[in-house]
Amino acid sequence: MINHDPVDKLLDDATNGRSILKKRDVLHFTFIPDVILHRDNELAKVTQALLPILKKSRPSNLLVYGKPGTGKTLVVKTVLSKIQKRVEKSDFPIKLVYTNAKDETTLYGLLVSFGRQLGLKTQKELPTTGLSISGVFNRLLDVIQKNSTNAVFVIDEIDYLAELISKTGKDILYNLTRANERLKTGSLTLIGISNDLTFKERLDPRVLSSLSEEEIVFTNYTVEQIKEILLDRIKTAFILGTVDIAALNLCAAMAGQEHGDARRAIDLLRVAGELAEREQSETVKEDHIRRASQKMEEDKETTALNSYPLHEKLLIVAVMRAKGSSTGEIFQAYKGLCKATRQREITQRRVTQILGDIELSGLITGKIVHQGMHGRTKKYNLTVQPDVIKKAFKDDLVLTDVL
DNA sequence: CCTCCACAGGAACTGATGGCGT
DNA sequence: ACGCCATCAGTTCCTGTGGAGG
Repeated sequence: MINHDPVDKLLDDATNGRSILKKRDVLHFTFIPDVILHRDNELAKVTQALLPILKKSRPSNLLVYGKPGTGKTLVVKTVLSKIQKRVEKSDFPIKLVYTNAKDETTLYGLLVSFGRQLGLKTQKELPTTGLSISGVFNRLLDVIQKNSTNAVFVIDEIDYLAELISKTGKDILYNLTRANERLKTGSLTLIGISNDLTFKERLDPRVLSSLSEEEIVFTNYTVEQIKEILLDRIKTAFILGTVDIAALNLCAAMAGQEHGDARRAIDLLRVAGELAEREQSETVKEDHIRRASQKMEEDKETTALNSYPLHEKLLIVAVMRAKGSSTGEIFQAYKGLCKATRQREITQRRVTQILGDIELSGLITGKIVHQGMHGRTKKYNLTVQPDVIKKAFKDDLVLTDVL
């Protein structure tokens, strides 16, 4: 007897293993494969630079460049963990410490994150607040010295660090790069990873000179290479023959368009795979890739919108209301919204600042216009559909009546 | 050619928060 | 109990500016 109940049908399909995906964790870029394709050159260089660790001496600090999705982090992590295994039993243990500067909002947070990974677990040993930055720094050095570890600090997206430093503690990063001079036992190696090849200009030259003792640039993947990488993952992630060649080509092409972003390609494939699976499609088709791309874009927008604080949201609504208008007009619209929602309004100065921040995220675009004796303004426009905004904000209780 | 608009955007500061060390 | 330290959102005060209109 055939079961027509939709719920039962879904449950049946789910349990009957009618799945085209067999190992989905392979479809995350951060999944570390046995072999990293097309990165032999870089693997060799990174290994070369870190070789002194095996010889019990301190390697040079290292700076790694490359666009997003070129496998920088993957390569560095792979090499380091291999080295770590080698020296595991020797009396020169390596402590691998990884942080992403983008995830930390302050320099303080970054240092604390280092400390946590070095084994300063409890609040007592390393409080999350209250200490001066140099205080935290000294504690870090103390642990390294006490355990005489060879610490390797990996700072991903180090370009964001330049921002964090500018506010406080300019000297700390400098001290970090020269920490070895203060350490009697143990050592400290810094590895910086950056997407931005021009970020150097924003960093203290003293820091730079010691950080970039060695530099390695990752080249972009070609579309052809991306295709091979995808193929390699498809082999383990999907059931044989469930991904159309056309879909594969499109996926590689879309990711290659930018600068050969393998991460995007793999994400795209994963989302498309999940989409196809949910629709009970036999194969992943070109159309799935296209829709996956669109879906990812929308999801990104929605999460970005929801993560904004109230006044930012109000301003986005104001921009939506007063399409293509100047800061002054947006400010007026915003004041109206504040009245309607009974919120205290903030100054125009702050509004310019927030608008600038939102612009940076890409949700709105601004363009400076000179209107002669009518002064200078910035005119803002939405880059997303108003529907997307309405949908994203509909759960916000304060905003319900102004939408 | 000069004026003067309507802001942009930098700098320095404030007040609150949260937790340190003594 | 007290001063100190870092951080964040926001404020106050400020100088700078391209070109339409006189």
